[in-house]
Amino acid sequence: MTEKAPIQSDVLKGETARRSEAQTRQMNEIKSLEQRPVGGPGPIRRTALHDTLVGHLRDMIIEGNLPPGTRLHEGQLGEQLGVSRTPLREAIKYLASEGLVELVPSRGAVVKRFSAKDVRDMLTVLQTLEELAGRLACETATDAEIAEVRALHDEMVRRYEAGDRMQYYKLNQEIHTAIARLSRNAALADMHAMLQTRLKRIRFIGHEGPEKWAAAVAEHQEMIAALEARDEVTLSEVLGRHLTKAWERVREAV
Amino acid sequence: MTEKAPIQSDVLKGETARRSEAQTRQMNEIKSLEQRPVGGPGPIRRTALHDTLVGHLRDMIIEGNLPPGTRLHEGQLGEQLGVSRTPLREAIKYLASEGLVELVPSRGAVVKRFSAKDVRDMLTVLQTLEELAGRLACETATDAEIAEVRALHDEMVRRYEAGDRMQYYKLNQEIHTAIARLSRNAALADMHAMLQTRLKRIRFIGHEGPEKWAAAVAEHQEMIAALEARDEVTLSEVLGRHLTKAWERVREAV
DNA sequence: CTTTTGTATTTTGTATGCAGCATTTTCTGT
DNA sequence: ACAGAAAATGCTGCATACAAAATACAAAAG
Repeated sequence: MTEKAPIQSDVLKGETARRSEAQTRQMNEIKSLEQRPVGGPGPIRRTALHDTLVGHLRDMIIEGNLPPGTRLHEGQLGEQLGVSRTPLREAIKYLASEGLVELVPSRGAVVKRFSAKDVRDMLTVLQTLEELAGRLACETATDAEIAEVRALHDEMVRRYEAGDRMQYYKLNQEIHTAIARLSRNAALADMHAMLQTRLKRIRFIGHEGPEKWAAAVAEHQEMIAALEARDEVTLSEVLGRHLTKAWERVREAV
Repeated sequence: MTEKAPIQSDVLKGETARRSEAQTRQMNEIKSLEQRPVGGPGPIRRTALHDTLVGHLRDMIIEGNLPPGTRLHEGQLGEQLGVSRTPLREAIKYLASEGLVELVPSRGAVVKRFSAKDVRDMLTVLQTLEELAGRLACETATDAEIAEVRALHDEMVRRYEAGDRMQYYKLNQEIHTAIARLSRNAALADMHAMLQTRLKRIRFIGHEGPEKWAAAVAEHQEMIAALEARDEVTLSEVLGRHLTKAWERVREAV
């Protein structure tokens, strides 16, 4: 996250001379940022610029660098990121389909603004999806996969005890994403990811008090227990309850 | 649908002379096709080219003009549609986010191929969403809105009796979309629309026998009755059953 | 005959230029 | 001083031009 700052900050100088060279250099900067240290299987396919741009813009929106209602200025943004308008526009169109920005004819794109009702509606759908995911996961997940989620959970608890809110949030999201994945239903995982992305911005803001935070952790404790017991009824119920509570936790923040 | 044919067919001539003039003319052709005869409220905002292109490509994929696995050739497609590569690429990126095409780095985009399991998974999620939508719709829909759905339903039955499969399908989809909309949950409607779009291609193919078709109509009869009675339990159950059956109807076609 | 390597062509990816529209600023008449 | 019109500015939308990558093809080596 923080690595992106320099890219955004070093600019707005009107210096345009020797454009192509300077831009190419900056582009490489961006690319290098995204080179994952994956030692995993498969070829080390270098991330395409399109994906990188989409990721950057997404992060900027989620983190609040681009608040809701902000007009995405193509020229300015392109200069900041060191790319020309063309790939930038393509990334924006992609995000528009994802629902993060809105396209206004002849007036470009603006960061979508979500009302409290929108958030509540999204959480309602997310709840339904997670209930389904929980049921399916209990049936289809392997023991190894469940163990991985357990590991995430334990790490999350450690972060909670350390008071590391940021990492806690990250792991929290990862756990929910993992459960969606465990359902072995790609469409479900897709829809879940999309909603989660739209909600990230909100959750990112929602700072809960200590007691609510503790409650959330307790719910996660129940979740992982139900998953390990492959108790689909309980898991589904807990996941549903967890999101009902989530709404109560963020409602005043929205 | 058929209006698009001429645009696609009149081409592949290497004629490039006086490009800008010719292309402008063709662009206007496309735009004029999409001018809806809406007498609805609000200004008659002319459809932007981006939306038009997205719609065209979507249709071409759904209707099978661009079968799964087809590589979207930018130069060729652009010439066919009478637009340059730039807006075309933007439309493709949009569709990629929608899940209709897949982006392969340095190799363009290909029409996504759905396995039988993919279809089944999508129907599973759609089922869950429609069950939710049914419950919400019973609570929040106005009588007038329900009457509109009833009108769609009656029209659909007429098309069924007339044996007009194409219009039947269209109205069928519209009814399901309408129910999703009646939930007054934008996120739900969004996710529903996205899944429905991905599935359109499949349903478009699935040619059921007369008896299965009759069964589907009977289920719709139940649906509309439950909606008018605002019987959310029954409506949810029928919608769920309807999609379980839908899978049985298309499973061998996939 | 197969495989490999070098070259040519095609296709994608990115940058730039130009035209139209929206908004804002300035000018003019009262 | 103020309302309205007209010009000017800035931005988006589309097309084109250019660069890099991939594919196809051909020739040469094994």
